[in-house]
Amino acid sequence: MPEREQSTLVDRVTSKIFEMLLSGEIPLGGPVNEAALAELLSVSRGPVREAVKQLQGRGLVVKEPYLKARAVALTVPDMVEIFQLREAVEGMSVRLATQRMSDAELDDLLAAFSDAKQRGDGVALDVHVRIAEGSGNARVRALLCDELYYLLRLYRARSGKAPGRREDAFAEHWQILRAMKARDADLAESLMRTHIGRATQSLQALLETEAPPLGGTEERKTG
Amino acid sequence: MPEREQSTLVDRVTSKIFEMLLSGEIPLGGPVNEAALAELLSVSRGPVREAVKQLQGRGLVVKEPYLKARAVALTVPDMVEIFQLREAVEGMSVRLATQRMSDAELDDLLAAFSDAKQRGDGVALDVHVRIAEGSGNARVRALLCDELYYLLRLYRARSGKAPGRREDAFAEHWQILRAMKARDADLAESLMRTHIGRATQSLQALLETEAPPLGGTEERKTG
DNA sequence: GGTCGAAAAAGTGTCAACACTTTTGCCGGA
DNA sequence: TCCGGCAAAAGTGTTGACACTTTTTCGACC
Repeated sequence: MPEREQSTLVDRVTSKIFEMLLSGEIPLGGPVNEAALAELLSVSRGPVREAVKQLQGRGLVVKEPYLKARAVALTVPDMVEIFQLREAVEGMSVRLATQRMSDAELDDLLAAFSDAKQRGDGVALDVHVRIAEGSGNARVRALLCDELYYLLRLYRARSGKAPGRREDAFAEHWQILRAMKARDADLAESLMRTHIGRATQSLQALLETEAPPLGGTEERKTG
Repeated sequence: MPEREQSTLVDRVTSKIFEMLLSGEIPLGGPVNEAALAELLSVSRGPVREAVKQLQGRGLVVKEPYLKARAVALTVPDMVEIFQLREAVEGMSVRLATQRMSDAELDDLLAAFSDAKQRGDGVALDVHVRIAEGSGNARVRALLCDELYYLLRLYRARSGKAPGRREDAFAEHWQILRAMKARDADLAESLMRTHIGRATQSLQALLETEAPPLGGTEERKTG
């Protein structure tokens, strides 16, 4: 459960609350009660407050002064916004990575991808992470891997594995990697944007068919 | 000094610390001492802690557990990273705005821009804000206007007005607005990216000539 | 004189209590 | 019966004190 030994209580509390969001223990759009969480986790309200503030910074919790904090609703329009942002930033990420990764790093990435392809492993997201790390731009990496990533995980955990277009994704990733290997930054960026744009479109299609958002079961006490 | 009556103490403290960063009272790369700030501002350490955490979320302060927090160094390479991110996100911003803003809104924006041009007013940044608001994407707007904006302000305040290419900026903004009016999203995005890419290039040029970063004067007590 | 180690100092992390704000529910009046 | 206002309850905001970690300093030993 603890991803690795986290030194400070705040980090542990943050992880725990995030898990509660993933599992649905705190319903999407539901209230996030500091006191109840503090008692549940056997800690004071201070660390809970900071953890909530941190989650607020990541966009997982919304709140205004003196009003109850609420978990993000994560409606389909929300996800469309996030995917539009990802389209732009992942495009820049792969552009920079294409220019800055060494041949050795690229070969390594291609090999790892081939292996994963063999095993049928779901490391699709890892490709995006590796590219972001290869971009050499710490802010781009942090945005994609530390902020939007959490929202994606939450959405996928609660929406029932979302698109499920595994086959397409593999092919598209492969094309992107080939463009990187060919040092064609424009092509790589274009392919990446198309890749993510496809997911955006299937979301928007979902938006028109499925009116009811995926949301939590109901207004429920957090404790 | 208070932008507007802020209800909660944490917000006021956050603003105050940000001003201290802008003015240089807290040197870039210098230590951010919770206790000293608390005494200086006549508040408890709790609000200061949360304010620092918030600034940390905005990338203005870096810190790891039990170690002194430090103001961001804001080296030229840092700014290059930020501009690369901005290039991608502002591009998406103007693309979405071109698709979603109404004719009336666009005319309004064009008129406001013309007026500002007459007065020779430095509302250049406001164009970016208006476009981000017109994008209809709350996350894009928040990233550009609430997060990167603070870093830009800080950099401009401490680096001596940065590029100073006022003439070029006006012309480039005008071109962008014309593309928007023509509903040419591809052109608008392309122009915006070139516009920001120019600033990035002048930063990178600076990087090669000016080795010493702009940094703070020296390690100094915050109180 | 230099270096390793322990104690003190500085600074961050956590806690429990108190103050303020918002919401909820009740009561009286129209 | 419905509306407005008042009081209790719930929940957030703030505080000062205590615990833990890191850094610095001082002294003993080599």
